[in-house]
Amino acid sequence: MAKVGIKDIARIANVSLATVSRTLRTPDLVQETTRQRVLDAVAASGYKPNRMGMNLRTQRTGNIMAIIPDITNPFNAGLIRAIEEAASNLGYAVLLGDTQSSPEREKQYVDLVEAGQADGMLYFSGRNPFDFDPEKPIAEQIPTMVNSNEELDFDGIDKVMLDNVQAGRDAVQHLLDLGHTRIAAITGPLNTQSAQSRMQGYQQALLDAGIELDDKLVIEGDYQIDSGVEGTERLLRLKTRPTAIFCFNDDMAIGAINVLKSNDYRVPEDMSVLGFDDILYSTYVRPALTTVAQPVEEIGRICAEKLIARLQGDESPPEKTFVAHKLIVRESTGPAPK
Amino acid sequence: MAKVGIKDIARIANVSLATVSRTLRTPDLVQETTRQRVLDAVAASGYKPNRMGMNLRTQRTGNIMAIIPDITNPFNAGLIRAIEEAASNLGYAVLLGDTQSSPEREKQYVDLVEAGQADGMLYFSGRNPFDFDPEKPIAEQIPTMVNSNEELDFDGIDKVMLDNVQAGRDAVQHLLDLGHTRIAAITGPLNTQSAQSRMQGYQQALLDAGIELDDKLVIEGDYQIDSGVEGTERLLRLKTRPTAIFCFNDDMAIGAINVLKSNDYRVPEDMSVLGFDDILYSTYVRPALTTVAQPVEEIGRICAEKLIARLQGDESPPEKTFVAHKLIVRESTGPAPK
DNA sequence: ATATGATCTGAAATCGTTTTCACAGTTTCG
DNA sequence: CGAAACTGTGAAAACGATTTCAGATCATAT
Repeated sequence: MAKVGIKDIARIANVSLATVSRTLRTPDLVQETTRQRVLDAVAASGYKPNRMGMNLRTQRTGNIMAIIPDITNPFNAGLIRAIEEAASNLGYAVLLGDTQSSPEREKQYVDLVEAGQADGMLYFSGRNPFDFDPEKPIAEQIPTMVNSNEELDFDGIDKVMLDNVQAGRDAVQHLLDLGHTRIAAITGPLNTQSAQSRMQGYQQALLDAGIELDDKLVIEGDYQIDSGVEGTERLLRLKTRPTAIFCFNDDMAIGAINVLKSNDYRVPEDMSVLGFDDILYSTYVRPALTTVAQPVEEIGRICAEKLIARLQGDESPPEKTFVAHKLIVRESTGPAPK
Repeated sequence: MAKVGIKDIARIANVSLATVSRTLRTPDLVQETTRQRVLDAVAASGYKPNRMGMNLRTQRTGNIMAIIPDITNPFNAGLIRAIEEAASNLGYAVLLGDTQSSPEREKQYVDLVEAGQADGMLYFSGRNPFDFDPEKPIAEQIPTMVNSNEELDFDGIDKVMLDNVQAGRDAVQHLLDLGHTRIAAITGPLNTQSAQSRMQGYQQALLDAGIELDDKLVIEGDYQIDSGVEGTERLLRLKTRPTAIFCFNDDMAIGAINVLKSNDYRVPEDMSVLGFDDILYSTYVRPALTTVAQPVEEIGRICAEKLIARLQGDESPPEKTFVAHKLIVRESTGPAPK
């Protein structure tokens, strides 16, 4: 492409570089007639200010980095869509850091932000990629960021979180209300805060109902469909089986239902299945999934807007925003069998 | 963050800026002892070269832009994942341009590339966002790009495409082989090249089998689950109903199966349903979806690798790469009912 | 001993903008 | 009427790196 730069415009419009820049950035500062001359030249030549020069001079890129474990997970995809929507409205573009949960990739993308390839980042992992000095103020040692989904173990940054303990309780309570007493859980990775919290809620609800905890009913999954499949197969081999399975996300619940049907179980008559996230497909699976909905659009929007507000000078103290979950009862849960 | 720049390193290591830069970029050019001194200073201070300065000087950003209609579509999400994987391996980061099929947003992201915010782009839409002079060589008028999914109506750029006509034929032929003669289609938007081509394949297969085309059996969808739902409802209201539905993507097929089950149709005994894409969920839907698989990983990888090769100086003539589709027969299709 | 070449390094130019500073001309106001 | 304030503009500095060019040093060949 034949590149036309600010110099060319200046020459054509017979003004200085400064005036061209001002016409584009702060039109008020330049006289009507001059401005028009510049604008004509810009229009005629199709000039677009070069972002690299602009970025360097202004010390901002207009990019935000979203660091996320796996974009093929529909929940994450929804998140990214909401983020990109909000960012786009505010004039920012989204750099995608899909890490496949690899700590190295997480670090690599954080490095990129620290090198100034993006102005700030949204961090959807619980692993701390920094080694900062806890004595000194954190804000001066790390890039501007918002943390969500998995909670980092330090304060001083904005966070957007779900009350996973309560969500876990609510899910299990729904099953208890239906008369279930042997309730299994297929969890997320237990080294994550979200899975731990949901687990905690699961245990609290059972204990409150006077039900003894049973290790065998808890199976660690990894949020992939396959681990829902394997977990359910293991549960079906137990001597005393559960009557309900609480899966820590919808994908695993879909895997669970699949196995159950293959083994001629009716859902929910013979076994109830409860999911988490409320992804689009949970409505279209048969039976439609009872699930704990996360407000994915809201989470994505708040994350992006909060980060960008910070980038634009918001200096209010970092805050932890809670978003509300909601139990959506559909067809995959029902009364406990006799 | 207390920023440490190349100047600081130079001062600490007692060398010039040039030597610091050389140590990092072309270590061979600097003497072992000096190099070590610089590296020590870098390690001690945690220096990361600033990308904005670097980008401006080298006239490259290390970003590629992926312009795609909707990241929440699982096929697109898979594509993006493959792209980001390949790009990351080659030292590039992915800027995500989710356009929600809006021409304005497409243009906006293309503008960003033209302004140098990314080095090149992957363009998964069929709408031409440029107005170039067809007389002059195209390569000089548009950014480096690879086009896929929907084909642009001009040559001179790399393309990665599926043979959608043949894929449509193969899908319909499978249904014909099962004895179906009244075969409906729920298409994608008919102003897209992919939907048109699949449609063409659909028609050819029917005509070759001596079956008359019936307008009422063709319903235009938009690749969303809901349009599969609505389309199927319309088909069920017909006086003479089809015995099979060819949906132009899996999401619509999932919607179709849903409606059919709600209306007490058995799939495939009463009605066969055929999808397109082979998304992850097509295995887990009941009945599991017969579908035309696109090699999504391969498409994403090829697109990214081709683009980056171009950016790194590959000057071979632009080429159109075809990738192979494959009919995957699962449970949602069966012999035509009597 | 001198020319030639190879190796290493630093000073300065450069990438394309934005922004500061200075200045000239004009208006406002006491 | 003169000082002060304001308006509009351009020259030059700045952002933070890479790279060109030239010079210094040292080894090698003649």
